[in-house]
Amino acid sequence: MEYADPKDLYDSDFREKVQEALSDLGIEREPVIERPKKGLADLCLVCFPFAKELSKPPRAVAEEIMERVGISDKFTLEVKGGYLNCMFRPERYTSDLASFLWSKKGELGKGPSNDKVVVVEHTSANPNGPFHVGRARNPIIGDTLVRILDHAGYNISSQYWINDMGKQVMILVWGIHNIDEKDLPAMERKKEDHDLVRYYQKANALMESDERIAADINSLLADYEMAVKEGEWDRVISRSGDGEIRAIDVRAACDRVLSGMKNSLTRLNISDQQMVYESQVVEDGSLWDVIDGLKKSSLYNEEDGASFLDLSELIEGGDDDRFKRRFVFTRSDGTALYTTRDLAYHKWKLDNCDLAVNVLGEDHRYQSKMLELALRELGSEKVPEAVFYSFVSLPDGKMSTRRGRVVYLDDLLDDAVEMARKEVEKRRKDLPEDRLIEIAETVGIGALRFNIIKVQPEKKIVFKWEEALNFEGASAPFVQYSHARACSILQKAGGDLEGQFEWSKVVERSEQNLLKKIAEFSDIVEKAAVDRKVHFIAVYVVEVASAFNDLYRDCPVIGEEDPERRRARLALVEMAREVLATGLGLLGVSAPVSM
RNA sequence: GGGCCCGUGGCCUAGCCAGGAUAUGGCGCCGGCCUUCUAAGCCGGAUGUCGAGGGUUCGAAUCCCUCCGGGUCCGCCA
Repeated sequence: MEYADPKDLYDSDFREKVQEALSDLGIEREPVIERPKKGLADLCLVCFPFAKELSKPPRAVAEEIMERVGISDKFTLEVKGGYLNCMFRPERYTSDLASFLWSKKGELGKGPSNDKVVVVEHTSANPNGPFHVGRARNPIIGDTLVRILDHAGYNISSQYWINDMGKQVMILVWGIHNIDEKDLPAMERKKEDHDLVRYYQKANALMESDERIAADINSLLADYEMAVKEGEWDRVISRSGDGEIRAIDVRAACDRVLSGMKNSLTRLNISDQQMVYESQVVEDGSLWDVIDGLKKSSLYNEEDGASFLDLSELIEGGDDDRFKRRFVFTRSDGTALYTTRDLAYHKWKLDNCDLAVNVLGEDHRYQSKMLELALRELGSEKVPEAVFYSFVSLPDGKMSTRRGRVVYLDDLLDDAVEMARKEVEKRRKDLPEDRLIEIAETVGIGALRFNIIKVQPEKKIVFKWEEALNFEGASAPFVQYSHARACSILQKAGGDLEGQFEWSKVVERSEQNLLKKIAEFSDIVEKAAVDRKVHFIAVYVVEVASAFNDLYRDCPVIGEEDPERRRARLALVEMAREVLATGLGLLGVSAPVSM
């Protein structure tokens, strides 16, 4: 049996009565009814718009409407300025709301499941070195979005599109096979990505100073593409350096770096993704289908043997022809480009889902637009939707793997955990070592994820250690701490939470505020999912934690003498605990039972 | 040259798409609260031309226009 949400019931009750009153007054206009933010009321009717047509001051209008709406058993009314405020009768609303929410226990915030298949592509970082903090924003946003969409009821999966056909990877492969380990700086960390990035950086430097190396790498790239196209993974594509390089070695180099990168992602609590290699669209031939398809477009054109779509009519911009708006999909020599393979990948992806969401850096905005237009030219009805984020920079500028000017994610993770450990040690002398480590990991990693996710992605972030490792205020540990407190109460109070509750005993301001806050959960999840705004959840869980802390301050549970009130309060704590744990879970942050 | 994104107390930030009441919260600062369920908490205080200017509106942080500052992109690179 599904109960209707009291929020909606009370809301529509007020709304209907207002509508009636308005039509009595001869007003047709749609009334503006909103939820005031600051607890001034549960709902309010904005009366300014009616003032003119009734030629009365807004306040008088509000009073007249109040008169006509009359007395209700659900709410009381009050006029303030030009507003008609509606306060739900707490003795009744609280009970209705509490029993409704309690019936949802175990799946608070969950949306009704639908069969919409959504694929979120995120991370997709080039496999050429360890994640730096800038790159880490992508998986954190992506994974959080996956968790939110899942909770909102979508059929969700995520993909990592591996660029194994680009120059970056060839530089890496060339480096591995041509550079002697003893010519490299010492490994900063015993981990595959940290090991191999040294070859990449060195190869890059060599390539910049030696044209022959650059040429080598280019021919490696061309030969690799040919081998993949023909499915000959054993084919030798280079004989320079230490013997020969086979096509399969390129894949192997990617996988080695990726194993290190994945390790970091796992530690960051990023859920596993389906790994899709760029070479797939070359090997299975779908790339050439896409090229043939594009050649049928009315925008198709050629220049010096290269094929492109002329998008100048479709993309906004000035008419300076130094800047051409072209989607080039084959070079003069007939080979394909990264963007073409990306297009083939998206064609495949979109054929297998209802909605594709890509998490991309803001530098991909233009490319994403072109991709969308090209997909439309291919006759695709669906186009991917993108969530863009701005970069994380250092106080003195951009991060760059190539130049080695970075804060590595692994270092940041270590520092976060180390610092969390110190904090735990300060407060808890009683804990055994393994529990200490567990909490430090949970708190440190949580703080990090939370700090990235709490601000809207469009804002650029200037990375500062002291802010990234913030353990108080609006942070993961703040929320985790409230959760631990709730767990502690539940554990110490014991007792059963079966059967009926005397919800009418829930009368304190803090209790009611917390309950109302809990009731917002499902709306927040839905809004975050539909608008793809992951930071809503972070903002919300802090509000819940804050409301819980007020309860903690005002309403002792264990010391409560009235057994029915104590039980109801305990149930309220249990609901808060669930929302905090679930909310943190949506952010990929674990909720410790003690800390 | 142009497109897109951002600009909110000393610092960071919510609200902006769907305009409404005294602009959200945090960091830092000042002053308080641990014989009562974990003080990673709580309470109080100081700090604001919501980048600037115009416009629309009864009402603008929010919508429109212009400008300024920062980011980012405009490749037969990936």
